[in-house]
Amino acid sequence: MTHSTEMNDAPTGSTYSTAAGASFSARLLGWYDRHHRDLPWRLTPDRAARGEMADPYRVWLSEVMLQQTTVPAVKPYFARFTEQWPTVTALAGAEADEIMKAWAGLGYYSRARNLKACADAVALHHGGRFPETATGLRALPGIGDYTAAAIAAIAFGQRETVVDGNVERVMTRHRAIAAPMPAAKAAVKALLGPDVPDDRPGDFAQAMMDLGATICTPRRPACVLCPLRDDCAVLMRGEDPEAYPVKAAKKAKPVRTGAAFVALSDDGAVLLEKRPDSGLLGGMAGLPTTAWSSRQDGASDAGAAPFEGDWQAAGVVSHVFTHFELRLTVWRAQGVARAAGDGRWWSASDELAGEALPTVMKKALESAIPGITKR
DNA sequence: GATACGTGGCG
DNA sequence: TCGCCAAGTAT
Repeated sequence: MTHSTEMNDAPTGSTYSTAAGASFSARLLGWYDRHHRDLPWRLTPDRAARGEMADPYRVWLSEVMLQQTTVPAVKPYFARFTEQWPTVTALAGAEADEIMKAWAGLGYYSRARNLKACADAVALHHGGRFPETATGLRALPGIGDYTAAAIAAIAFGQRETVVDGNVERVMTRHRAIAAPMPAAKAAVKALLGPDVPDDRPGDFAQAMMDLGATICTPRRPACVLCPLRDDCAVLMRGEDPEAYPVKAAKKAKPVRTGAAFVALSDDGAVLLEKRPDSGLLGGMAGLPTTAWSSRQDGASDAGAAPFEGDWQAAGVVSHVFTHFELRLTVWRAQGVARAAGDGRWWSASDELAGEALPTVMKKALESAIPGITKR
């Protein structure tokens, strides 16, 4: 008999228990009812008790922001976005440029571009309402398998199996799945599917994620507090939970170098440019730079500046991206005449904080003129 | 399936 | 200090 069949036979109902012998979903939901996190995109407990569903717009926005991003990092962005754009229709009415500015600093900027594209699609092709099925959601920009399932379950009560990094960790430990990720993802989904309850699929998904985030953590999991410990395979085997999930070894990060140029006008404005819409930092604002290659030496790149000038080396900035490390030599020229070019503009010192500047660009600016991005 | 794609926090 | 990690998606 398989583990999942065994648990599938256990009762699921309105009485959730953490007692030994209760079903997987009953123990999980019982724990969730007591220990769930209160998060801004979730229904308050009193509204949830009345059977209300969460706002699909807020669920969608939070799910996209939370892709590869921590809850503490997301919270202030979520607050600003929902204040500025309370509905998907409002977001669809915004300029892409304003959305990129509001997203600046959160990373993975294709999410912001797809956010706008998705809002437009919902407003124009779906009457301002999100599709209610995972299949319908999956067809929208920036919504993949995980996000489609999560929105369908949480906002529309669909019985979808939601598998994210938390669920992978909980399941590979609970079932001692030794196959390496991401190949084991299919097994995780297949093993979890039968345990998803008909009546609370959204809570079930959020319970798995909360458990992974607060109990079944990557390091030092709090197994003694876990509602699923009694039949956890790695614990029963006496293995170390931290050994799961198994992942392939990571490749070393290459180092790339380049130069960035801070041109200052007499009145303290800085020359910025819009980066191409695709690729690294796509669609964001930035300083003029050289290409970032493994061969170039930013320290001898003053000649590659956007124009002739008295360029002075101002510092070196190091920044780690997902797949390479960047060492950027920053050059500064003062008293530059305000001549704009295609795709470039002068940003006054009191406008700089509101530009769509990625963190690496703010770092470069700060190295040339400390405090300039905070004025 | 492999790779591109950000950032900040933590042990 | 430094590697790992966080509610993935697109190509």
